[in-house]
Amino acid sequence: MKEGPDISRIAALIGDPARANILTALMSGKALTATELASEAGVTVQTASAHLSKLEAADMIACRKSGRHKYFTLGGDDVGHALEALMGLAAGAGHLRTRTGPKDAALREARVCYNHLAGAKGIALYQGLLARGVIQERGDDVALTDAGVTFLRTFGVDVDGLRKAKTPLCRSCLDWSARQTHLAGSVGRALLARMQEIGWAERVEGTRVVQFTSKGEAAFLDTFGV
Amino acid sequence: MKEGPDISRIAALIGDPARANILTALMSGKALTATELASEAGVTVQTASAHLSKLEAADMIACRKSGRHKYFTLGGDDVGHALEALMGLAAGAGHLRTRTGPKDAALREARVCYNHLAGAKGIALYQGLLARGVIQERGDDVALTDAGVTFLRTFGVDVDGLRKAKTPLCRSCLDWSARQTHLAGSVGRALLARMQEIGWAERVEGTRVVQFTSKGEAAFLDTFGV
DNA sequence: GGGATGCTTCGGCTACGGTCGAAGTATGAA
DNA sequence: TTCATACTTCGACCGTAGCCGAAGCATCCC
Repeated sequence: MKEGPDISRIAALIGDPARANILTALMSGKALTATELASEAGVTVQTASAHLSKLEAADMIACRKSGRHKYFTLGGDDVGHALEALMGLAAGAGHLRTRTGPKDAALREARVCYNHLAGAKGIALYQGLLARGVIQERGDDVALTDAGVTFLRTFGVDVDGLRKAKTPLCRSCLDWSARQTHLAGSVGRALLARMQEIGWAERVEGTRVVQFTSKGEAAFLDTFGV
Repeated sequence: MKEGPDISRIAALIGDPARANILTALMSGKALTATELASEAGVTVQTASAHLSKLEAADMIACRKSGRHKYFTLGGDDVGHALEALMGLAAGAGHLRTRTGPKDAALREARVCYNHLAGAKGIALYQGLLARGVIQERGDDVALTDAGVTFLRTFGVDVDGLRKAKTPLCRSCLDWSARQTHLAGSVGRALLARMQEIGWAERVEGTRVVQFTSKGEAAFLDTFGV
């Protein structure tokens, strides 16, 4: 009967509205304190505290103490990946939030998904990398090619440094807004970081939106456009 | 604040142990009935029924009526994708159910399903009838064409006799070994009966296996092959 | 037709888990 | 030291949702 991992425990954790709000807030990739998360979730701090300890016990979030503050982040890439997959389902089922603010369009265009680029730009990036032979799809997985390594080096990504970490270099991630694939993994993260570093784009404070500069937009098209 | 789709509803659905078991069982790709799923989930049929209607309302599963049975499958690839992501979170390597239909090769090849032909032969028959314009798919249903009536008459089926009965002439039936459609209804029954009558095939006593003769095999291919 | 099987609906019971107020602990600032 | 802030623990309340027995349809078999 009980074969395979018990998904109900994990899903039940995400299933509570307050916890779902907490996790969604953490999808921005930013580290947030318990009080900030409580306000995001719309509950009191005591309630949030209970939720946070449950999430932490399940390794869905990680925490770091700094003075009297406690900063929370998502537990890992796989957590972000699962959350995006669920968002894809929820969006398909029409369970969109009733309030679709002006941020919504910007979110669809470009946003961070945990730590890498998502939205229309994320998909364009993925397809550009594919077309240029930087990455290659292998079944459900995606891998960096030899040519891709040199490409990344000239773009300014420390590939050898990434290799030392145990996290996978490339990983595909399903986009909830467009239902297409974009690039996750340490390479995905490094690419976004590099784009911010060279001034192509910057994060909009307090949201998941990534705003490209006009120069960055052009350069992006030039470097990754199909 | 509240960005993106509401994942908590979907996650809460998966979060119930009974429903999680149901979904895990359906991950095999096999279509299962409500009672089978109830036993998989470890609850009574009434409880399972309630769960199934909730899952269906959320488009997480799809259902198909076939006689007095109701076959359920996963709602789509994205559902499977999300479940896999959750399994990855829950325990790293998830051992999926891999029950693949009847073990007996003969059963998979050709067997009776209530009263009509199922298995590989049943599927081939259905597709042959479709290709020859004998039957026509109409949404989820299937109907006998005018050309089909004459075809059946020359094959030796008493179509007018069948029409007198109140049971529907054609009905599609989901194959449990191959997860494809074959033909049920009174025409499906009559076709199998006729094949036995003219010596193409015979039932193996005490089992559901249908054994084709070598002549019957050739004639079947000739008459219904694509 | 009668009987059996598969599924659904209804009603009521129960328990689990989310919620908050209040009090308790830790860290930093004055 | 004393106060202020950030977070946790405790206890109690309460609503929701899962559960099953019984009865009601629908379908098929003989």
